[in-house]
Amino acid sequence: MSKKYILEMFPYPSGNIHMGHVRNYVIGDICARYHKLKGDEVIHPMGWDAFGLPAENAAIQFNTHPQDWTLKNIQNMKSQLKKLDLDLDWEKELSTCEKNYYQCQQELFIDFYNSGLAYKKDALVNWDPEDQTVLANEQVIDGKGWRTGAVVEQKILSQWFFKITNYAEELLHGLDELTLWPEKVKTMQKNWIGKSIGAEINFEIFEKNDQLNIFTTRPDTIYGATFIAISVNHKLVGKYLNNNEINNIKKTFAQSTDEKEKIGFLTGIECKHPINNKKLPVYIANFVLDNYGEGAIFGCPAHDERDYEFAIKYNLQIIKVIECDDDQLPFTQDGKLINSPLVDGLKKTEAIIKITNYFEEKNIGKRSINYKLRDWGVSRQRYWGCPIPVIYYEDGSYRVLEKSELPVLLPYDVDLNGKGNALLNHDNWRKIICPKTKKIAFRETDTLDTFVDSSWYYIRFLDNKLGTPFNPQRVDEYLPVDKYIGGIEHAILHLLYSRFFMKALRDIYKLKVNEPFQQLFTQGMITHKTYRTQKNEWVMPKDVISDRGKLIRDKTRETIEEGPSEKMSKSKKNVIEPDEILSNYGIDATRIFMISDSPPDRELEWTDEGIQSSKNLIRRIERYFTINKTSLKEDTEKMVEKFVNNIEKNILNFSLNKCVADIYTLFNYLEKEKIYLNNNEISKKILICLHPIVPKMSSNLSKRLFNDDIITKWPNINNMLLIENSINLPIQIQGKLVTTIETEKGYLEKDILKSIYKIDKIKNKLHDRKVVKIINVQDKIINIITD
RNA sequence: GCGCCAGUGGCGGAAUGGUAGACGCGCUGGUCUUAGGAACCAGUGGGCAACCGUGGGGGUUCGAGUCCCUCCUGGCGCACCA
Repeated sequence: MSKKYILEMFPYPSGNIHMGHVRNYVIGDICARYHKLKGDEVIHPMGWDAFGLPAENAAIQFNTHPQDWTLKNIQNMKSQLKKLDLDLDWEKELSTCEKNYYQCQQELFIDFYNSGLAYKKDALVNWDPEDQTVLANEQVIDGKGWRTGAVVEQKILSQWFFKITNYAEELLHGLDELTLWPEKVKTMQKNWIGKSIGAEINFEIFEKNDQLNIFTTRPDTIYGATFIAISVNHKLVGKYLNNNEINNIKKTFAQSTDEKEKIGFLTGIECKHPINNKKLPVYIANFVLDNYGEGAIFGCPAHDERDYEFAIKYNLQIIKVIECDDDQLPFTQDGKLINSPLVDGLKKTEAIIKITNYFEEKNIGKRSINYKLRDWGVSRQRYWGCPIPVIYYEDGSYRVLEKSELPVLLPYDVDLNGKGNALLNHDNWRKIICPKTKKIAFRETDTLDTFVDSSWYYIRFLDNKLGTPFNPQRVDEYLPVDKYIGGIEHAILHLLYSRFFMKALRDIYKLKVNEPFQQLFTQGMITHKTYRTQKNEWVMPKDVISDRGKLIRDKTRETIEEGPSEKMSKSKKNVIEPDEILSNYGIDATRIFMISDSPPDRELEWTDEGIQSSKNLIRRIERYFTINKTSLKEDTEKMVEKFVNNIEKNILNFSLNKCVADIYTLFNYLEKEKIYLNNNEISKKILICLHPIVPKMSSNLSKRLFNDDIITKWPNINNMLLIENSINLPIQIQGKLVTTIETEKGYLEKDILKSIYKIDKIKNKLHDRKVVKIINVQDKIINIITD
């Protein structure tokens, strides 16, 4: 018996499940049920990603408590999930807001700290003014908060970080092992990690006992350097400019309306070119990123578009060091180096090696690898999260608690109406006497990013009631998750964090597992047409009716305009409520529709016709099995065997839309040929194969027909029955199809040619042409080549 | 700009380099009516035909929707990453 850990991304308990959840969980359920019937030891748990801001917002809005709100939602969503007939291991259920769970997470935090993977530093952080909290780099999209869409501000705060950068290289290389992950997700992670190979160069500063480090991927173009540019947040800026000047520069940068406009300010300092000692002016420039590399660049205008634009604007020298025409500047392609005494005549790769070696010899630079990936900032200034197990003393020093001092419980009695973090305002909770030193101390009031919660829940499922986070032996036995199914929106955040966690825990606990998820399947979203009134009000699909060929709003009879199909969203009101669908069409039809119209990894458009025809199919199968007689044909067994084989293959490939086609094909055949199976053994096979997809109908029918639970074991396939003896052989002339002939497999080429040449169509085509060659792909095709 | 993915009937989609369009939706005609959110039968890529058809153009091959090159279009991701 082999284990199969099948997992769907656990939901945030927002109150109600939506169609996206239904699709996600139906896909996983089909898979899990299939493997169970195959006799595998299936783990298929479900839980709740229960911490997070919406609970706090709801608490304020509805005058409730985040915990009460969350627990109530969980209860409701659980009952909704139960209606979907999902075969879940409910005894493994967990919720990240349970004391049990977050206490373990506090233990992990302590482990991380003791291993040097958690640390605190002052950092320029992304501040989401709406949520009043810090966001990780990954959580800022286009300068806006991933959840709120508010423009993110920069603030300096003392924050906890996880050292994900320790694993940058392994996170990158590990992607190669993940052969069952979508390429797309791997590419996104690769780009996010952003590895660049180059060199670090130290520039001396004239007349100051100071130096400036620069990371570059193009040390070969060093002779073309004509200026230096640094970020306004670079540490040298504070040294040589006063606050007033710095603020003015920042202001000017912020006021620029064109994001790509290059703006620079001279600092007054100059760097020494590391080879020819020329003076290079140092600018503060808005296009230099402070969180990448060293926050400084050398400008080589002839061979970099940005530097070129900057040099033109500030009238800086442009020195060509790669052979090209002047009108090709900036020339960024590979070429032969010129005006570079050390590397003249070389190509880029060789020049890079030679220059870097030179720097290393002279001790003015070295080979360097740079990653875009930053350490993961995990502090959140919010109440409804896992408290960070740290206390601070009055002198500003802090102590990470010991495991024996856990848990740090979230207080229930909080005032959420105040500004900022409710924990910070809760003096009774915050102020303590340190049990070790007996000194006055204050608890850390930041809580952990909820992405921490979801970085290890798949491990916790294995032993959800254990006093420690997990049992290492069981982790090695049951991880990785064999099939992980969820939305692609987690391609970077959740999936990268989880991979980091798995590797960190592996190193701390000496586990064998390297990657948390062996196969990743990203299901597509569900879309629906959008409807709006002429006043631009969105209208829900169920409120739109057709009236003499026109769409109108049911209640007000306003004219409705139909818009394109878009992802179901509350804001556009193009949502279909699972509860209503389930009560109108039933669970089996809903499950069928979730997989029928498109492959599971593509988007699925919700249509009334689609759900209706799914329902019709269910009724058709039920009707078929009411026919109380038995009549078989010679090839019936064969057809059913093919059906079993196809369903199995298609479930394993996640080609679930083809499973639906297989079902139609089978019943089209049975009905057309007037074959009735009644309670024949063949019916058993069919019902078992239908079971993963439509479990309710399959169970009901099997009870009715067999008075017994026959859904126990997936049928063994008799390969002999899959072999086709007679085939329809295509005959081509010059590679073009002319006709097909019925024949037995294993025909002799010369025999079959005799009968082919007798066919009129062939005779006519060939008439006086000479046959020069016969391509016979045995049992597949015959191609006649003429001159 | 860079990267990835995808372009197949009216629509959703099938096709280990070997009969393009499985299966479904829709549509057309018909049947049955205990008028249904039915069901059943026949048909449904284009063209009267020979033939032509998988975004355009090249190529490889006996044979290309599938492989290679190139261009176009659309989607997604990243984006001043030095």
